[in-house]
Amino acid sequence: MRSFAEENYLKIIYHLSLGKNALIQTNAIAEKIKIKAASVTDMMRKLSEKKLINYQKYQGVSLTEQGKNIAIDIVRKHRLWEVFLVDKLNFKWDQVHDIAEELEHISSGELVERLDEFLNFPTSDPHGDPIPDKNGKLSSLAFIKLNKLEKGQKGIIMGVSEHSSAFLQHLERLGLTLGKSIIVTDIVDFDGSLELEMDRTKINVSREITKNLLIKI
Amino acid sequence: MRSFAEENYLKIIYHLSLGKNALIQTNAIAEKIKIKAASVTDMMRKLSEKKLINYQKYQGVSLTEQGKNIAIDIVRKHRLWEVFLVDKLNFKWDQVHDIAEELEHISSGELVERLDEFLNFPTSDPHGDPIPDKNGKLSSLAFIKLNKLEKGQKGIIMGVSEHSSAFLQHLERLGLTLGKSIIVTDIVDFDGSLELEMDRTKINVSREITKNLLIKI
DNA sequence: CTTTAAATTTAGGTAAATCTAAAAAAATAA
DNA sequence: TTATTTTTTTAGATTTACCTAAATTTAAAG
Ligand SMILES: [Mn+2]
Ligand SMILES: [Mn+2]
Ligand SMILES: [Mn+2]
Ligand SMILES: [Mn+2]
Repeated sequence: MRSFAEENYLKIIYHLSLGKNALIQTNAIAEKIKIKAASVTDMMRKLSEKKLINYQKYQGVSLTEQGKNIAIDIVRKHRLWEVFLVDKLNFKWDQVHDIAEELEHISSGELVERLDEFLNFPTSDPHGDPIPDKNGKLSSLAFIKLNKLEKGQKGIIMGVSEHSSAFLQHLERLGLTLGKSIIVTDIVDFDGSLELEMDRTKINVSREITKNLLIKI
Repeated sequence: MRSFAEENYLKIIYHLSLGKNALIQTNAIAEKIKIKAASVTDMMRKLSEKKLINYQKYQGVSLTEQGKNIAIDIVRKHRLWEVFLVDKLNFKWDQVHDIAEELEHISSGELVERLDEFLNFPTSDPHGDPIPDKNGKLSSLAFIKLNKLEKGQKGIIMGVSEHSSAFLQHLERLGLTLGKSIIVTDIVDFDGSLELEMDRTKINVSREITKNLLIKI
């Protein structure tokens, strides 16, 4: 049996690993799950004994094949439940993350597969994140972050890389929701903010926002 | 925050309290959740401090108003999730209990209410058990157990009072499913079994079964 | 009423997951 | 290359939810 705690650690390590292929550091994990570094070290020893991560003192960790499979399975469940909450129960996209944090630990594999079918095999969640299929494959859509766009470039908002309710509600207020088309009309050197044209009006968005909005060009 | 363990204890005490109005004994709880009596005593002290149960050493326990409200809320969630699993995800009635045991602990109140609406405010679960409404009211349908029927009486199967997969699958094989009409054609003194007429054929059912089948006359 | 049996509680322990404070190792700066 | 800072680990505690074995209380028999 895997505990919620173990599953959460594996998922965090998985998320921190995406993109970079360096080892994940104790402090990075500690910060992400708001737990003290000493506690993280304890859990690393434990996950290492279970052969779910590769760990050598002071060197950081990486997921083993088995650990990665578990992590992907948790991510799959998290995102499928988010789709369920938004599509079937009419939650807003900014309300579902915390509930999915609990639902992702429901263990039945049969349940996940039936849920997937019930939702018609969705490929992305309400925040634009890809949903791994039942074999763990995920279509790496590889969107680009808004702050990488140049002046004059057009794009469509496809997702977010930060899931806090505060951030999502802020996007909502600005009208920056999934599927919206935008054009970068200016880049403000002073603070790194962008001027966007959207729905024929211009708005200014902070650098903090541009770093967390995923765009398809 | 309430732990899963606390919620499970409250639910068990609630179930054991139904019908009788005596205090619930330590051993009864221990047996039901397959835990040692000494551990139950520990938890009783804790729940008592939290004012969720009335407890005096050696005397057994009862739920306080607050404890009862929590218990009913858990039962409500359990049964709503079972409806979801059967009606929406096409699980069989004998497959849903264990999954609901996990789902009942998902904390969001908003989720429960939306689920209730999504399911169209069902009043009973797949096993015929009543679902408390959001104020904790439950239509006490008060069905009678099959072993209380007399020779010649007719009835309709409305529910079960035992939820194990083994029992439910056995019922399925015998054709004893919710909604079926039966007539008690004979009572066998020797072993307490009944002879039933159902779908124009006669079958014999053991006393063990008759004690766990709920009937509307 | 005693004696015996059953139920319950206490005492003392374990494993998981966390914490704080202190020690050790690695990385960075002077 | 030595000193300083940062990162990580160890040591020692705590809380929760269990356990076993022994003591105590209550209930049942004789
Ligand atoms: Mn989420
Ligand atoms: Mn998401
Ligand atoms: Mn059930
Ligand atoms: Mn049920």
